[in-house]
Amino acid sequence: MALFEEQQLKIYNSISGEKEVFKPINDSHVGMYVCGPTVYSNVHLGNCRTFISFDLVFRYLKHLGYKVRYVRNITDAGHLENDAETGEDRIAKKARLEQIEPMEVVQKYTVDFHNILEKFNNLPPSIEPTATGHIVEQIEIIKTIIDKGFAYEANGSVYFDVLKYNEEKHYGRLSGRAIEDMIANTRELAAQSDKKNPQDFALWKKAEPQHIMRWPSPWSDGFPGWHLECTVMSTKYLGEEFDIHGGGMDLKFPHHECEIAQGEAATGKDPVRYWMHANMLTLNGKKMAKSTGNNILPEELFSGKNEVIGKAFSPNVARFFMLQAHYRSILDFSKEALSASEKGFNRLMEAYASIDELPESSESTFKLTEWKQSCYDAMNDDFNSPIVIAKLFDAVKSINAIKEESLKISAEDKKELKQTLHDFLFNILGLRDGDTSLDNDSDKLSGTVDLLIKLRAEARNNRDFATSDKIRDELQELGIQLKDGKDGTTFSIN
RNA sequence: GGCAUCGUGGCCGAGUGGCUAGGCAGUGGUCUGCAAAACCAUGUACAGCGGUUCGAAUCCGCUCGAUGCCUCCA
Repeated sequence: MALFEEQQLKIYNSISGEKEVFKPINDSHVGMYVCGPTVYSNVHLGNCRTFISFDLVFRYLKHLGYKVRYVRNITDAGHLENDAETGEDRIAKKARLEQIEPMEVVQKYTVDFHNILEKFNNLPPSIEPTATGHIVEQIEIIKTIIDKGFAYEANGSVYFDVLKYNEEKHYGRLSGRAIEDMIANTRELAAQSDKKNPQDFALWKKAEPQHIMRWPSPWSDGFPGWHLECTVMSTKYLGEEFDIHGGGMDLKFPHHECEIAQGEAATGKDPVRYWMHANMLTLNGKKMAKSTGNNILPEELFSGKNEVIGKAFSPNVARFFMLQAHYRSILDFSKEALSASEKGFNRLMEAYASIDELPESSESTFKLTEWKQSCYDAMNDDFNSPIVIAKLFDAVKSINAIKEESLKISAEDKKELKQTLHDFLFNILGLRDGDTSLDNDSDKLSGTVDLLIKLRAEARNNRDFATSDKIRDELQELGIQLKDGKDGTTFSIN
């Protein structure tokens, strides 16, 4: 019996605004599509949060025993910087600035993206398709949409006819908008446009002469519209109807709205069962965004070389920090908040590491089953990682109580406690055990410190406190803290 | 301007119509040669003003404030 048969997962569906019981279309298989990045510059931390959020979803679904096909695209076709007809595409712009080929830009930042996500311990998706690898499919779907009467050609470009679509369906139902409002709020002077209506969006754009990334099509040498790639790639790998579609909150409108419209226009089917939107990471109370410069790069956080945070935090701690907030809440990044998480995280890991040494009793007074289910309940409630973490801290308290022998645990339960903590910490939350930042010299360093600890112990035995305190205090100044416990002295490096 | 979300104790951050979230910090204690670390204990908070209710921080209305989307964006 698979775990998902006994654990009832609920997912907040953006389109209904409610938590709904999750039931996949195909029984034990789940199809999940998440909008990936446009690879024209380094991923920033805000981008990472979204992918960490969906990594949590992916991991939990897998843990429950579902066979998950997780598709996340790479947008490597240049899209225009703005809605103007003559704008430069951002990949081409970057290529010009760095004096390299557009595809070199794409390659460079795709590699960066993978490296960073790997540091955050994100699992790779099952399929990671690229927009430029699906130009043919995009052209085909445009033909279909034109044939069905929901798109028109104008001057070599093809646009989706939003008003026509809205006659039958509700354009704006995901983001809670009414077409009338959109029309009423249209900004003046939409420039010289080939669109019939300002709400229409491009399926195919004719390339300006200087536009480098271009492909032949029945309408012009050009490039596909931004929204189209996701419709094409999700449909191709997950089917015309699939279970989960995720992405950042900022993609809800217009991107996801357009995906629904395109999908329905092309296939007549509503493509997505559960829409999930991960909320923004803010910095100084403002959304992190490449375009505004209000952002911090992961490497700058890991190294501490940045002005906003100013202290180095490992990817592990950053991930833990993010998981301490719910994925649908805005989270603000600050040194104080990160430091608090770091301490808590270390405490959690130390408790986990001490489980093997716990005294065993013939029976348990620790209510393992109850506690374990409370962890699942939290995850089942729309992936509530902050509650899960609170439950894990409850376990820390119990572990300490067992250590003090005010609580008892059987050998069998002890094994299961460890397994459960392992599952939640590492498999589901995707944290890493141990300090991953240890470098090659760590053995030499720890050997050296152990020697000093030994010398200090000897001095203390001789009641030579001047020497022992000198060792302790000077190590402290170097950032090495000695911790005296019952069973001797250990140390940590700050 | 339109649409939407949010406003929780010193800080971060969950949650619910009446039952201790959790973390960090603080305070008290245990331990220690003294400390630190560790461990234990401890905090009646929910923007403001009205209303619904036996009872609301949780539901409704208004006000104020913040943020997001309305153009590319995770």
